[in-house]
Amino acid sequence: MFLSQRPSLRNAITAQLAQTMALVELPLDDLEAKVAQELAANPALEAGEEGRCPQCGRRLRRLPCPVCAHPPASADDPVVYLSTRHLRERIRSSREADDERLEAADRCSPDTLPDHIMRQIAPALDAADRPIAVYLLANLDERGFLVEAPAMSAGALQVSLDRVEAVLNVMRRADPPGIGARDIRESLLLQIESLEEEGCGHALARAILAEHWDALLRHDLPSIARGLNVSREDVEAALAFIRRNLTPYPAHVGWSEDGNRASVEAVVCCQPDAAITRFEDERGERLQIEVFTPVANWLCVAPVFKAALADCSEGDRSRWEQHVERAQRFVTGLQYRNNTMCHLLTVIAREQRRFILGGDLRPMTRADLAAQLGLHESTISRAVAHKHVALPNKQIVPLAIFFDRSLPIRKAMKLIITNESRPLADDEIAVQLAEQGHPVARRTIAKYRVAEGILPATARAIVAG
DNA sequence: CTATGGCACGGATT
DNA sequence: AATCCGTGCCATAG
Repeated sequence: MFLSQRPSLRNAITAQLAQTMALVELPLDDLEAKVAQELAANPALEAGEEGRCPQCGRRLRRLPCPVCAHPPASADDPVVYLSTRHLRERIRSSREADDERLEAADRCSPDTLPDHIMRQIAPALDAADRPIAVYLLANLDERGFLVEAPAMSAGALQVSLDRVEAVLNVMRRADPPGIGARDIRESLLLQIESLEEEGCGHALARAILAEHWDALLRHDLPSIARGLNVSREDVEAALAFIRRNLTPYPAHVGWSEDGNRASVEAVVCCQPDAAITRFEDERGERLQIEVFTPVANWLCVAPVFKAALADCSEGDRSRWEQHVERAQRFVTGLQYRNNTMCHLLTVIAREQRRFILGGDLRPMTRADLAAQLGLHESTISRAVAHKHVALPNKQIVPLAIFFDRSLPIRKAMKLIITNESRPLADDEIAVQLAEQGHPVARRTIAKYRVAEGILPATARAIVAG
């Protein structure tokens, strides 16, 4: 009908749609790269000078400051605004400050980590090799990883690479395991090897770390299962083993279980795409949402370029028009993306207020949200995918957890199992969960149990006895 | 016989 | 249209 009779218009619309959807799907890191790339490639696109909101000092260009210009509609609504990454960096630095505090707390113990290790390995080393160990230990970063390549250290010390590596190997066998690795993968491998020596290794987990690290980072469990020719559940069990027994920060072994697990998740997570913070005002405790964006607020089609279009040579015209059109599409797409993210987070914050402030998660479905926002559910999917949000408690969680109805059930299940007086069979757990308002099939309990790395009831009986 | 794990189906998600 | 996840059914181990 109308559109099919206007192929050029239809093409333009589908192109805009494709562009928009592609941008909605992008997490901040990729989006920034994309914006930079687009700016470099398209002369019609312009990133203007930045200014500041006269009231709150937020960085802006031509748009009014969203905080000051659009106060939330009702008391329950969170304050939402777009921002560049300056707050994001603030969050990161405050997290690092916390890390440092924890590390400092660790240091209050009589031993520092280097001392602790040196004491263990000194007897095993030639006197001539001890300075090498001291040098290497001094070059560990806060996670316990080597900051420079062994070859560099060898150069700095004026000794052979072989000797450095020999010392390194001794060091890596010391406690805590995983110290002196080059990266997280290597560290986890060292840790699992040390567990193997104690006879409680996990062959599959080791194979996953050794051969399928990149798939693991992508959370691509099926390809891991295929590659190693095992069932998906085996892979999940192996991951549960890794989460339980290994830490990406070997230098921080003194941490609580919670801290460790958060760290493992944090490694897999990237930087947040948005942050939710809490604050007080006269209307009580409020939530404030900050959606991070690249230069969107001051990205536009260059006015000069548009003006030049009027009197350019015929030869250049169509090429220039394409530039302008492409720039326009990009700007619109970016605005749409940011708008969608803001709306999405507004609703999430309203619905999940409890959880965000530390309470229970109330699982919602993407379809629900799509209806509330008047968007297509696939748009919600894209907006949620690959994105992470920083919560007031400084944890960075994937947006997807707000839609994961299994989370509260798993939590309840763990509670039941830790409080059980005798090992409960999956069936009995299912009954109890149902009583608590979580109707779940027995088979599902079994799956969650495996995923959490919890042994079957029969095995728990043996361990307990 | 009971508890658990494998496989496959159907609805939800991407 | 492809993929993921919860569930039911069945085989198996204890």
